[in-house]
Amino acid sequence: MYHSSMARAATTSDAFNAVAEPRRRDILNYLALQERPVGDIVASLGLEQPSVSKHLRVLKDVGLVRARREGRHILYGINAEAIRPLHEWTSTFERLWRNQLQRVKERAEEKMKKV
Amino acid sequence: MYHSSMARAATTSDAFNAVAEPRRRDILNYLALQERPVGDIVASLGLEQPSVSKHLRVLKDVGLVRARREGRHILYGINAEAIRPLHEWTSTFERLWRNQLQRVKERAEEKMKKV
DNA sequence: TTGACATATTCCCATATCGGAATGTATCAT
DNA sequence: ATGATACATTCCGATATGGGAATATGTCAA
Repeated sequence: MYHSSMARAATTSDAFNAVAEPRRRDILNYLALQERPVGDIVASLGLEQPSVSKHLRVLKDVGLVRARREGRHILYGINAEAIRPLHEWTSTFERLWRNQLQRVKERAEEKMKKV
Repeated sequence: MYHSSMARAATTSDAFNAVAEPRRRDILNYLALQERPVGDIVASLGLEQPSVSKHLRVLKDVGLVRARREGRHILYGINAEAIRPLHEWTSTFERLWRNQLQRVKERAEEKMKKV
């Protein structure tokens, strides 16, 4: 890149950015059930067709979905492997929220004793 | 909102958007170890102070971090609870990548038998 | 070939974004 | 009060974004 400043990491750069968009999460949720043609997504989510195509393009570029042609239709399906990095990153904080919940629980039990 | 089109969901809208920015993930990773003042983050991650303050602002607005004043310092710590929704959303796909891996494994074993 | 259908791409616009620079604000020590 | 320290905020510019509308591409059927 030749530019001294960048506005924001491109949405196409990685899975984290791709799933930041709610509609794209909706699409992934929908595709999680089953492989589907674009038209089904359009109908089910009530979005414009070009909008869906553009979101699918982003998801495909970061590897979150795979596409294959089937006659006149193009079937999109999830590539779940690409979601793992997100899962694993969030997992590194699991210990923390368990501790925090544990502390809340302990404090509650302390109060019960005092009563 | 009065506008017919929006460019993109605001970064401050939810945790998904907040963690889409790599530097904010860096900050969260750093704070996961221990509560820290802003200056430590600046020094450790090699970012400009205003930049760090702005990222912290975003993280605080979506509840990913908590701040408390300690003399001249402001200590920032993680609020791990706010990461759970991300973890849980990614978990809904766990079954899928396990299946996909299983299929890969099975295919590999098939090939071994044929040799 | 000519449509009809399914999907992708392009163009335009309003707006959100980040970084840098400058400035504001709060707290403590003297 | 003054200055030093630690952060936060504001303003700016370059750029990325998503939606809408229009258009292009690709596939099948007659």
